[in-house]
Amino acid sequence: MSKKQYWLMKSEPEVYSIEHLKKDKKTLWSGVRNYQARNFMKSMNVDDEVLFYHSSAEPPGVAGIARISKKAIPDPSQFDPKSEYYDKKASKEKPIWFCTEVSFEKNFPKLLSLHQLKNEKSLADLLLLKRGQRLSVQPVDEAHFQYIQKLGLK
DNA sequence: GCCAACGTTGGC
DNA sequence: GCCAACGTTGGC
Repeated sequence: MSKKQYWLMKSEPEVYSIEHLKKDKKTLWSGVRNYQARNFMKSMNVDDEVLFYHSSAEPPGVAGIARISKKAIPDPSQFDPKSEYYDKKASKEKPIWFCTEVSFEKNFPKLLSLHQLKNEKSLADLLLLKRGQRLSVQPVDEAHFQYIQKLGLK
């Protein structure tokens, strides 16, 4: 049994918001086409917890909490020529891209904005606020996760 | 294997 | 819409 891990996953609410996830209850996190993000997804375990982040939003920020409900499987969209995520270098025998299943846990009563996060001294070394702002899937320290969750549920 | 050119993400 | 940051591609 591996230790529980914490993550932050970004989605553009125009495309897929936490409200969509709430309605769907769970979703396959397909379409990630960045090797670092993929590697993080491959190391996720069931019950890992996720900060659901709204990017390119007004304002951007953490919208709620989700949970990993299925370990990474080959991302079906890489095999679909009609998909915008189609990758002709991938095959069923040698898939390149992977995705986990993510389930809705809760939304924050009010979006915890990026601006608010930046104002928190104890979050100064949160990956989101430093390098890799562009990384769509990233690890979060347990302490940071708990702190952000507490802020979000206020 | 280097690195310039190019593409993408995402905050502002 | 701009542009900084950074990932990827491809010529050499």
